[in-house]
Amino acid sequence: MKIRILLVDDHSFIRRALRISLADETSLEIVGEAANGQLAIEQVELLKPDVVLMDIQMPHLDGVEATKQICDRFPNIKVLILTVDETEEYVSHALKHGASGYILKNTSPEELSFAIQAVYRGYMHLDLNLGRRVIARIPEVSEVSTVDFDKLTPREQQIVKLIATGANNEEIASQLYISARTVKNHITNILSQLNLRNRTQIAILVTSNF
Amino acid sequence: MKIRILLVDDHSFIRRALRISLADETSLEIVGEAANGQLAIEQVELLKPDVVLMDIQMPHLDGVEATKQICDRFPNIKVLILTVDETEEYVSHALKHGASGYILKNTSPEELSFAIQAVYRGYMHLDLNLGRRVIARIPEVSEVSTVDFDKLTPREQQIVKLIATGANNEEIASQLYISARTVKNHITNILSQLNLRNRTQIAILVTSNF
DNA sequence: ATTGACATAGTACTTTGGTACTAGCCATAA
DNA sequence: TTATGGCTAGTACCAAAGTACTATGTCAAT
Repeated sequence: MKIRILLVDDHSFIRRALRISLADETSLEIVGEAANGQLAIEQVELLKPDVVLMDIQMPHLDGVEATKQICDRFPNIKVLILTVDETEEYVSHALKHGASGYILKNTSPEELSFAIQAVYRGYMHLDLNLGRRVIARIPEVSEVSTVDFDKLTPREQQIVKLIATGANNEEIASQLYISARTVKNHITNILSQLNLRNRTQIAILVTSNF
Repeated sequence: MKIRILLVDDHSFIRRALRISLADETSLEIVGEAANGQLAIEQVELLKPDVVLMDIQMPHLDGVEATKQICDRFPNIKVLILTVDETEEYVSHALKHGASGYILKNTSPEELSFAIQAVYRGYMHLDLNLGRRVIARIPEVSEVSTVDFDKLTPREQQIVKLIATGANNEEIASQLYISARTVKNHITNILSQLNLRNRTQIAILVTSNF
């Protein structure tokens, strides 16, 4: 069973180059192409590919937004970002929106094929240096906060995390399938245990110490 | 040329299981084992493996610290973390210290071999769900915070900062020598300009992007 | 001189958040 | 078995936050 690929790039010569690069790979098959995000979504609906090779900079609908829509609607279709853009912001942005991997356009055909295999198998696959720069942006956990928070019960910790997303009691309640009353009870307990006075202080504590 | 592997885990039966799992893989070869971080470093010096399969929880010297020392001293040796622990903190921590990938112990032999190939080839390779949770910890940058906040008037920015200290309206009012009503007015304006719904979200935005 | 942005403060109102209790359910440990 | 801790949910109440207006004074720019 071949891995079915959709190529998305606004430059036709790049699509052609990719076709040629991947022509020798017997394990995969290019089933379609699209020249922008909007067309990519249409092709995805039509073809249900296994993997989408996605450029970022495109007219009409950019790669990040297209990725988001594809991943939201077809969670088992993997998107592999293929671009020249190396800034960490773009990378983490694309990954947050559902991309499974991110590789550079100067990658060899063999490595490209390998990357496709990796995301198809359900892994996150990144260029190592790029990946390290992305990871470097993750704030460190401080022992102070960890110690504070692990006094709390698992449920309380869960609520703390949701408070730190900016959710109100109703939203927390519906996400946890409990009533808003219960959420309030938990929050009262959390506040007294952490010696805080309101949810904003909880959010600050969580956010600033991650 | 086979990929030369060093196994590091404090449980000998896990090392044995890994040996058996990987026995059929002709592309790689297990050249050594170590039962803790300290021994792992010694073995690395001695054997110069291509890839180290590293457990996290170990006596004497844990996997993260061992990873750090190995990667610092031998930058071309890849470390693939193999563990049951799924918390994002551990993952990002290990990756920051030089690990190239992170997979779970319930991975099949075939997938394990694939992961080894991936890190050997110089990619970052993560379990997808785990990777997404790690990526989710990356704070969103500039476009949101910096640009957003300087749309606000100086007074509004001042109030935003005070909200981010956890102060309530009365406290803000008394610190600025204005009435709590005025504070409320400002906050209403701030919220609508930033498209947020409550002060907690303001605090989160400020704190996470200071 | 007038416009416009900003800061101030008010009334009146609604919504959300938080406290203080009681109480039932469930699992697990003593 | 009885405790115990954790999760649930309720009532009742009060405090804080937030909205939607109106209105005034200041100051800088036109």
